[in-house]
Amino acid sequence: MGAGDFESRWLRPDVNAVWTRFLQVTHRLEHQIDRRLQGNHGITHTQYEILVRLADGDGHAMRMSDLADTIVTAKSAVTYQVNKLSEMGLVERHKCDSDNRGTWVKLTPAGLERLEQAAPCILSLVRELFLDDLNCDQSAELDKLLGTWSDNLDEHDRNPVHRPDH
Amino acid sequence: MGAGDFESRWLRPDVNAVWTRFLQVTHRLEHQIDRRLQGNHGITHTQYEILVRLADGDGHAMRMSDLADTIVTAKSAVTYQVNKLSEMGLVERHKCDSDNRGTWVKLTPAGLERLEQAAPCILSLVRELFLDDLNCDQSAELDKLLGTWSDNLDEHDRNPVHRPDH
DNA sequence: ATAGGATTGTTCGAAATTGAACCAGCCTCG
DNA sequence: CGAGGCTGGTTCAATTTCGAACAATCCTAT
Repeated sequence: MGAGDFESRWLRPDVNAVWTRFLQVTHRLEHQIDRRLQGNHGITHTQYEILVRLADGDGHAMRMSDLADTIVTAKSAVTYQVNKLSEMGLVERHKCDSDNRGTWVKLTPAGLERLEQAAPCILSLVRELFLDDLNCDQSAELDKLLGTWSDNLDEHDRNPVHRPDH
Repeated sequence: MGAGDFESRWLRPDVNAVWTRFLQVTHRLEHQIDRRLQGNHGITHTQYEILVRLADGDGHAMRMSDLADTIVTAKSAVTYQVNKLSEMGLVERHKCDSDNRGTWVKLTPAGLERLEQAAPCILSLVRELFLDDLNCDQSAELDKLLGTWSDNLDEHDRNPVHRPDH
């Protein structure tokens, strides 16, 4: 194969290493969080995320779709998890006045309490594993990187390019 | 709450934003890859990862456990996926001579071919979304970050600290 | 030797996630 | 209007993942 082939068809070894490690790190991170969350607080990471987003929302409430968007999962998965959280009494559904199809999900007091119990545990983990070693420059750099990635993803979502390359 | 509470119990808003965005970006990235891979090449991202790791391994083969480690999933999940890949004819199992419990998984010619078909598609995606915008400094920085995170995770795996904080 | 402990891989059931199909309610444009 | 298309949420079957339990094998220390 020509010199250019390597560049265009495969990643340079060092770059490839970065990508590989990125995948591993994210998976391990996810795994750790999940394990600690389930072990100590009886909720999944997704469930925790839902609680966090709700607490963040106006009046501790949020619409299903928006929830699905911020969490980045299928809508059906949100329905499923909101059902579970609702059975646990951590969350309530409310009809939406302005749109009769819509439903609000709202944190219950119990839900807020549970979140406040779990948050320190997992935030300290996030700090230990992910954030503590960042100095200001690195933090800014990471922020910028995430920004670019995010933009790229937006861009890419916008035009559904499906160029089947074979 | 005192001034210190905020620091210790919650994340600073900007830091929190970084963490949130990190989660979103990784999920969206994963999702994009999966969609393209399934749409154009009929394999999952995990399956693709398995093929990649095998191709990388000595003699295009690898042990189940090592596979599970590099992919970062439960061993049972690897068993499941290797079964599928085996049914598709992309992979073969071989007895391990040096260890009678072990099994090698080996890429078949068809498996290698499939990988070579899929790789350009997904690598170009990875480049577009993830790597192209990195200059040298950023790339080095990211590499360093990943290194620290990886080390932190190692450390954390080593001592199974379960300090239930309530 | 050999007993005890660790490791390898599979199996099994439970839980989670997905996409497609679907029903309502909304909205726009003829 | 009101017919079509779009959006919000749920349901459903299929796929995937996980963890715990298990059997077989290896390894180490006495």
